Amino acid sequence: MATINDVARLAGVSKGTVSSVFSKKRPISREVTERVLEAAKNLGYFPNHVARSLAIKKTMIAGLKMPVSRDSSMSGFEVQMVNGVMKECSKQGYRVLLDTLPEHDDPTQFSSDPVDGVIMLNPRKHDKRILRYSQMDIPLVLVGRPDPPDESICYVDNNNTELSAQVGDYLLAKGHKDILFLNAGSDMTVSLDRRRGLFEAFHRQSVATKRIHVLNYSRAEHRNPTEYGYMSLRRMHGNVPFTAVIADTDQVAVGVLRAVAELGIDIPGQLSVIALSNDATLSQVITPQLTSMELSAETLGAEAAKILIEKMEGAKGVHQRIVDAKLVIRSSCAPNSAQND
Amino acid sequence: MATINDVARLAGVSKGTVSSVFSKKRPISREVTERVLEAAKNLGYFPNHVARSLAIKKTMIAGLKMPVSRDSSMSGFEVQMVNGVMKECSKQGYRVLLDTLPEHDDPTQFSSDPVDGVIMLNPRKHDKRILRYSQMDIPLVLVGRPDPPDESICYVDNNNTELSAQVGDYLLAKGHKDILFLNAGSDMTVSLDRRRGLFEAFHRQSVATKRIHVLNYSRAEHRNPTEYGYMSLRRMHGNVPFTAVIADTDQVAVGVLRAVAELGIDIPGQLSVIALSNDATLSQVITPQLTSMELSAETLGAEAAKILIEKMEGAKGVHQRIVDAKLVIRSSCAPNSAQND
DNA sequence: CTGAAAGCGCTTACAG
DNA sequence: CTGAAAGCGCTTACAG
Repeated sequence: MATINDVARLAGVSKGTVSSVFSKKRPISREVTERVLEAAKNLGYFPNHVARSLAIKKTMIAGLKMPVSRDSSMSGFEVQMVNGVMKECSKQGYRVLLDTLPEHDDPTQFSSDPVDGVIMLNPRKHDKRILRYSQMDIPLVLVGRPDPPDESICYVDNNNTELSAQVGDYLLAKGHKDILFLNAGSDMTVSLDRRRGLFEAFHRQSVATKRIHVLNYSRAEHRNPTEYGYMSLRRMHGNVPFTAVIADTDQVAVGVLRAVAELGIDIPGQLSVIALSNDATLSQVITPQLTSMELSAETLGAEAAKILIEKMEGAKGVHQRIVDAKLVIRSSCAPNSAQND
Repeated sequence: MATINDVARLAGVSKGTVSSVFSKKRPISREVTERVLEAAKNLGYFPNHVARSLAIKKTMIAGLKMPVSRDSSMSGFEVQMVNGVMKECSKQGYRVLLDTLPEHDDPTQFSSDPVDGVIMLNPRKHDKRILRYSQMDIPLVLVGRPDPPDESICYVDNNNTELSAQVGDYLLAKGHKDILFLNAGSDMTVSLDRRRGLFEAFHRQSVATKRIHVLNYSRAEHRNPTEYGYMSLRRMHGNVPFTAVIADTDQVAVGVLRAVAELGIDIPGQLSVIALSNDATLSQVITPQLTSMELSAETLGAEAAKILIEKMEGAKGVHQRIVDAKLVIRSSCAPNSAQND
C-alpha cells in the first residue's frame, strides 16, 4: 500500500505536510491541501493506523476481555453487556477489541494489547491479570467486583447481595420457605454475594436457612445453563422439598420449565419460579411469563465503558458504580398453597 | 511503561537479543535468556503490540464490520454470527475488532484499521467500502452476497433464493396460497433473493403470485423487528387475505404471535406461521413451537472467519461458500382448512 | 549465539 | 504556512 512518503513525493511536499492535511493539526494552505489530497487519491493512500498509534501512543480502542468459553456461546447477559459497551464506545469514537483468547501462563507469551484500556468481564478470584494491567499502566475497569475487595480498582457491579435478599423477601412474603436455588458457578463472586443475600433475608425473618437448597453451575457437569436447570430440577424433585425455585438466569429457567412441564407440575400453582436476570424477549415469551430480576446488563456495560473512557482520556481517581437490579413481576410466582410451615 | 531498551540496558545486552528471547525467533543461550527475563520481570516489561505490529506488518486482528445500528442492539442472527467468528478466530489465535462506527464520507477521516483483514456483515448495494479495502490490499470477506454480483469477491451466504422457494413449496403443499410475507428491509440483498425464491415456487406450481403480500421492514417505521411483526399483523388482518405468514426472523414472529393472541386467532388452526431464522432457544420456548428455517448464522460466521484467515495468511484465489438453510418443522404450521382455492 | 544499524509509517517540536 | 529531523518501540537481514 502507498505510504505517506509516496504521497509526499508525488505531491512535491514533505511528509510532515501530508500528515498535517490528514490530521488537520496544523493549517495547510488550500492549494497544497488539494495537491496532497489529489496525490493521495491517485495512489489509493490511507493513513496507517498502526504507525499512527505508535507515534501518538493511542489506539482509540477499548479491549473487552470475555471469560474463556471455548465451546459455549455468549449468554444473554453477555450479549446485552457487549451491546452496552459497544454503544457507549461507538458514541465516543472508540472501537472494541473482543477477546476470549485463553490466557497463557507463560509471561513470555503475554503481550500488551493494542488498546488504550480494558474492560474485564467476571474477573476471577485473585485474578493475576489485574496486577499486570496496573504494571502496564493500562486503565482497567471490571464488570463484577474484584475479589478480594480492593478499593483502588474501578468496577461496576449489581447490588448482588441486596438483590437476592429482595428476592428472598418476596418469596417469603408469598409463604415460600423451601427454596431450590440454582446459583451461578461457585468460583464467581456473584454466586457468593447472592447466596449471602438470600441467607440474610431468611435470618432477618427467622426462617431456618437450611430450608434453602443451593446448587452451583459447573462447566464440567452441565453442557449449558439450560441443561443445568433441567437436570437440577429432575434430580431434586422428590428428594428435597421446595415450593419455589430461583434460577440464576433465564436460560436456566428455560430448563426448569421444560422439566416441570414433563413432570406435569403447574406453574405458578404448584411451584413458583423466579429468574435473576431478564432477557427482554425471552422472559415475556415463555409461558407463563417469567418473574425476574432485571440486572440491566446493558447499563452495566455502558457504565463500564463510560468510566473506562474517562480514564483513557486521563481522568484520575477510581470509580465504582453499583447498578441496582429491579424486580419485574410477571406470572410465574404465586402464594404458597402447600401446608409446609 | 518499560520498553525493550530499558530491558536491554538492565540486562546488559542489545535490544535485538531481548527481542529474540521474547519472540524465540533465534536461539539465545540459557544464561542470557534468564538474565533478560529477570530484567523484564523487574521492570514490568511486556512487548508493545503496536510497535511489533508496525515492524512485522501484521496485527493478528480480524475486523468485523457490523451494520450501523446506533439505537438498536444486535439481533439474534448477528449474535450467532459474531459467536461463529469469535470461535474460529480465537481458535486460530486471532482477535476480533468489533466495529459499528458509522462511516464518514470524508475520505480524510477514513483511516486503515489495525487489522489484517475484515469481515463485513450485510454489505449495502454498491458498497463503496469494498473498493476501498481492495485499494488498501486488505483481505475482505462478506457475509451476504455483493450487489451487484462480483466474482472477484469472497463471501459466504445462505442459499436465500432456494431457501424461500422451499418455504413456498412447503406452504403450498399444505394448501396455503394466500401468504403474508414480512420480509427484511428492501435495501438488503437477502430480501430481494428471498422474494424471488418465493415467487418462483408459486410460478412453478402455477399459483398467482399476487396472492403473496410482501411487506418490508423499515428502520424509520418500526422501532424494532418485534414491533414490525406486531404492527404488520394488526394492520393487515382483515384487509388482506392470508392463511400463512412468513416472518423474516424469530423476533418478527414473536410480534406476530403477540398480535395473533390479542386477536384470538389460533395457531396453527387458523393461521400458519414460519420464521426464516432459528434462534435456538427462542423458537422452542414460544408456544406453539415455531417452525423455522435454520440459517446457521454461527456457521456463516465461522466459515467467513476461516476464509479470511486463509487470505490473511497469504492464500490466493477467491472463495465463495454457500451455507444451506434447513427447514426445522415444529408446530406452528398446519394444513389450510379454509375454503379459499 | 550476539550486536549494530536500518527500517516499519507515522507525528511533532524546532526552525525558518 | 512548510521542511528537516528525531522519535515512537519493535524486528530483521547482515556481520562476526
